[in-house]
Amino acid sequence: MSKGLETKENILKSALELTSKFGLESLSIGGLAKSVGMSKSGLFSHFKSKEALQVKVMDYAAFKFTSKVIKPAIKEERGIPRLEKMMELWIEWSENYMAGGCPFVSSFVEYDDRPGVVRDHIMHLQKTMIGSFERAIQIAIDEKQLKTSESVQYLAYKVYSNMLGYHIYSHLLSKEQARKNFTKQFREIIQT
Amino acid sequence: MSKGLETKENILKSALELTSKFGLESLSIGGLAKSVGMSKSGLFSHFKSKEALQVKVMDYAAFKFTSKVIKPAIKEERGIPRLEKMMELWIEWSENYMAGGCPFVSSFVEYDDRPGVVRDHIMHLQKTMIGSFERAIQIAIDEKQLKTSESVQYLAYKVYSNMLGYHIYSHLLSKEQARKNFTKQFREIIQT
DNA sequence: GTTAAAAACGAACGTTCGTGCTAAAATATC
DNA sequence: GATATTTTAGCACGAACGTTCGTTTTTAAC
Repeated sequence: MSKGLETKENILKSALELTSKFGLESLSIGGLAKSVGMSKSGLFSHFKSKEALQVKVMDYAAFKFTSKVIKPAIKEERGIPRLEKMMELWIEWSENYMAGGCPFVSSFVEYDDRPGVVRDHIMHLQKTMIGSFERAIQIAIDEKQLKTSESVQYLAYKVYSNMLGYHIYSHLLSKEQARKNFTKQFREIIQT
Repeated sequence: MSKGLETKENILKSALELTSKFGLESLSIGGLAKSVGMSKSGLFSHFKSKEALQVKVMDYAAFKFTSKVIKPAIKEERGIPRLEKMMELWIEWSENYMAGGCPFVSSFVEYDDRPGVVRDHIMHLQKTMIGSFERAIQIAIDEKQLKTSESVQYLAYKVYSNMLGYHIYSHLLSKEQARKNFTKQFREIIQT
């Protein structure tokens, strides 16, 4: 790998950490440069604008999410086991790996009312993410492991809002309490 | 009412709108001053710092939430009817009144990793809000309208994560679809 | 080892940020 | 209507913002 790509990866790694903690908008070129130990202009030249940087950061987040949550889960047996693994890994991702909470949630909330390239990209990634859940749920239905008459999109909504609840509660109360609630509701969703 | 309080109210009204759309952090003194039609320093002198302004804005949001959602709901019959009214008004509040989404959700996500007065205040308000739901749910249990063995805190978690799901989905898909999902899940929560 | 390309730097740009002042204008009190 | 108080404006500050520039250093290719 060339030097350029290497530092670019380094930058994005730091940028994602900062984004997780403080949000995509407060990500400043100067601050980011300081945190990776290089000059503002040197960093800037890798991306040609702040918008481009933000888009790249979200892409990096999506890449990490796929490799840490989606891909490993697919190794699991089709249906409920895979779905369960996905939930487990998602919690792990947002609990251990993303110190400041899921960057998709925070960036979405931040940008849902700011038209532009960044918002469009975030929305697209979010939809892709929900699509992954829907696909896993559909498989569980096909495999007759989910004896429900509900639509896939509604089940995905329940799964996803449960995640959101966990996300907020884990910062509001204790992580343990949030996790208990999350697991309990997930059980209910797949058992009805 | 004195002139001072009047303009202060005016400022907070504008500030809450901006916060709902763009988040509590992007609320700038200069921008806010322009939007209410007064000078930066003139506005600034009403609050002694930006932090104080942010706190006041959230207080104003809480005040509005109480008067638009909580108080009217209490006029409804105790138990499920009151809880239902609360949900209905909450949706209305975040759909019609708060153009850019619920300011509690966005500000919480924005500040959950930034220690300081603002975060503490947001957390406190958020807990108060959940407390209101829990109280309404407790009443429904006391009135034997909820034949569930679940704890109040867990039921509130379900109600609240359902709201979060609605919040995200209404910006991601259509408001109608989001609302359908929300209503359906709420029915399930109060019927099991 | 020389050379061409890529990467990083330092300085400066025009803006905007939050925050102090002081003075003028508007309001309230008597 | 005069006086005291509150409210607003104007101006300036240092810092940080994203961005551009020309230059120097580092890397890659031959």
